[in-house]
Amino acid sequence: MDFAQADAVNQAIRLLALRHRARITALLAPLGLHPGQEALLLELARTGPMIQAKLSGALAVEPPSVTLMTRKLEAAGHVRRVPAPGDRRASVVELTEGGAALVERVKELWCGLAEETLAGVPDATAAELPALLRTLAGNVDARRGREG
Amino acid sequence: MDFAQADAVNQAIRLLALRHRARITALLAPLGLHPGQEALLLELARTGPMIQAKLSGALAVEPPSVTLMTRKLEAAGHVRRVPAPGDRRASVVELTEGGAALVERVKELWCGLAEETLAGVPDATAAELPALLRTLAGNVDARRGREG
DNA sequence: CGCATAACGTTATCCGCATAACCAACTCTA
DNA sequence: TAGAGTTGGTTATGCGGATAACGTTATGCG
Repeated sequence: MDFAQADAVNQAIRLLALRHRARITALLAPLGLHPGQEALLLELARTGPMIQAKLSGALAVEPPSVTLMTRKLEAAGHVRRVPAPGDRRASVVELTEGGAALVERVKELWCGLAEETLAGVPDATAAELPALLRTLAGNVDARRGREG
Repeated sequence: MDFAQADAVNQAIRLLALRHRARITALLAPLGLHPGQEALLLELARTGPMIQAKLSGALAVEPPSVTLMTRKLEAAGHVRRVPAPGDRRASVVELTEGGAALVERVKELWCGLAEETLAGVPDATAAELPALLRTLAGNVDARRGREG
C-alpha cells in the first residue's frame, strides 16, 4: 500500500476520533461529565454492577484509568463502590439512583449524537458501519498476539 | 433512532479510536515519539514549514496543544522554530534534517498500520473508507454552526 | 500446608488535548 | 493616526489514558 492511501486512512481515523470526542465533550459538559465517563456509566447500565477489573476490560481501558474515573464519579455521587463478596481485594462498582437517572439523559444525547454523526450516510452503509468499525478495531487490537 | 443502534455506532467509534491510538503508541515508542506527534511531523512533511496557528488548524487541535508539542519536538531535535518574516508574533515551525529522516521511518509504520487496520476489509469498502470517515468527522465538527 | 505465582487495585508520573485567561502584535476603521 | 478589535502564542490547570512499581489478597501446586 502506498503512503498516500495509508495516510488517508490513518488521518481519517484520527480526525474522526478527535471530532467525535470533542462533540461528546460539548454534549456532556451540561451534565457535568467528561468524555470517557459516559462510557463507564453506560456500561454499568448495560451490564449491571461489576468489579473494576471487569470494567477495565469492558471499556478497553487500563485499570489505573478505571480507578481514577470511578473515584471522580463516586465523588460526584453517580456511582458507588461496595466491597466484593468473596474477594477482599476487589470492589464492585454500581450506579447510584442519581447515576441511573443521569444515564437516561446520557442515552438521549447518545441517540442525538449518532443521528448527527450519520447524517447524509446511506441507510445501508450506516447499518454496516458498527460492524465495519469493530473489524478495524479488532485488526489493530494490541492485545492480539502479533509482533508489536 | 433507538438507543441500541446509536450505542453501537458511538461505541464502535470510541473503540476504534482507542485501539488505533494504542497501536500508534506501540509503533511509535521505538522512535521515541508519542501519539499525536507523528501527526505534526507528517503535516510538516506534507505541507512544508508553517506558522503554529496554521498547524493548529491542520491538526484540528487547539493552539496550546501545538505549543507544548512543538516545544517537546524541538527539545528532541526533530523540529525547529524560527521567527516568522513580517509577523513578530508568529513563529514558523519546520522539520530539522533529523526530523525529516524520522518522518521517513514514520511513513513506513504508517503504511504498515493502514494495511493492518484494513485486513479482511473488501477493497471496494477500503477505498471508500477515508471519504466515509471524513463525512462522519465533518458531521460532528463542533466548529460547524450548530446549536451545541 | 506452605510457598510461588497470579490477579485486583492503587499511587506516581508522563503525554495529548481541552478551556480560561493573558500579553503582544497586527489590522481595520473612524 | 489613534483606538478597537482581532489574531498568534503562551501559561495554568484539569481530565482521560498509558506505563511502572507497589502492596494486598487469592489461588494453584508441590
